[in-house]
Amino acid sequence: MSSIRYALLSLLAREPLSGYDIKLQMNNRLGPFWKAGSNQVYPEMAKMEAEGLIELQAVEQNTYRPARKVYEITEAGRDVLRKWTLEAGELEKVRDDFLLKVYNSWMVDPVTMSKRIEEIKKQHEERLAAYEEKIAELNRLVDQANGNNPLLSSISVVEFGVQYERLYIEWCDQLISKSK
Amino acid sequence: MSSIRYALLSLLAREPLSGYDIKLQMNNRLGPFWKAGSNQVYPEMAKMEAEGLIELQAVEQNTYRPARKVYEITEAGRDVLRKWTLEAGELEKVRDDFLLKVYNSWMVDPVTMSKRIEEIKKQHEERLAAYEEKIAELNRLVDQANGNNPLLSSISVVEFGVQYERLYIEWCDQLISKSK
DNA sequence: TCCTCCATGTAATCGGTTACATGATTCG
DNA sequence: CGAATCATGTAACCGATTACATGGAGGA
Repeated sequence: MSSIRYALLSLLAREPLSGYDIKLQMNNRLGPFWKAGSNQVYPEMAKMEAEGLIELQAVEQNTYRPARKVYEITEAGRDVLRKWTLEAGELEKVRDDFLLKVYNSWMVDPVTMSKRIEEIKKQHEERLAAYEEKIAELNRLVDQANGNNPLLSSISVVEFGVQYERLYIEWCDQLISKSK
Repeated sequence: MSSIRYALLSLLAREPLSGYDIKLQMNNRLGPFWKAGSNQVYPEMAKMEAEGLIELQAVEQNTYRPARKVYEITEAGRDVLRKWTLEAGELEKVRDDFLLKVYNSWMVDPVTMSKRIEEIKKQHEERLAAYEEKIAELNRLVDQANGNNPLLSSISVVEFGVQYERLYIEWCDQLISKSK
């Protein structure tokens, strides 16, 4: 079930990266989909190297600072990733604390609850804007250099994000209008 | 962050329940939203009883078998739950392994990938049907006994589920038509 | 006969989060 | 002058999942 391993491999399948790069890409780029701390990234990469799924491509030494170790995926790593990608898996549960709060909305003051819903809605609107910008950026990159591009897969995922945020915002609106 | 506590309290705020009842309601009724194993439920309920958030309402002894201990929420428990319900919280991340698999779809055989998407779609269609049935059932119950009903809150949550599943199914269709 | 249901609970393990540690550089 | 950035890593903790344990009733 250790899905963090596959997240790391998914990024490395596109370009060689250091552990630090991966952490950044997860926490900014692939933002609200996955996150990983250094504690997970570095030990997992060490394990994967030992198993031959990735290998050191270059070491950039900058006098002071710890050496920047750039890894690339091996053919064995690609095989493992491809196999996992096509594997069947259990459906995920939704698990959003705010849903549980709405489940309890019958027992709290409706006016205060409405304000909370408005706040949540605003946060999702921000995330929606970020996703839409991301898609525009990806589309620009795809146009100039086409082919069987990994970027098309990225767009599909971010598009899910866009649709999810739109749904969430609509649902918030429904909740607010119900409480009036 | 211990959200399991609030999940248990949310159920107990509606009716007195035993640990076993809660486990069942989580894994069937509140199905794909939250899950909990006995290891979490029983120790957490012991803690909450010690803190005065819930208290023993009845003990049903059935000669053999461990005694069925039914708990009810206290006024202190309701306060804690109301406070949490109106608290601000961080936005949840989405985290669905299948999204990561789609992110990798550029590197696998498109025909096989399409088959996998169809399978996932089917699973979401099943979940959608279950949600719709659940809503119909809840609506029947609401009609006969109205008021400021907790059931209305339940409906809102399940409605989120319905809309989420519809979105997922649509997105799968888009993926399939893109790969053609 | 064997499996599932009821009903409580414990133990081992695993994955993730937060915080800590180092240390020079660059930006406000 | 203090904060953030780069870049590696470790340690402590917490929540969740899986499996184990008991044991009789009732159905396939």
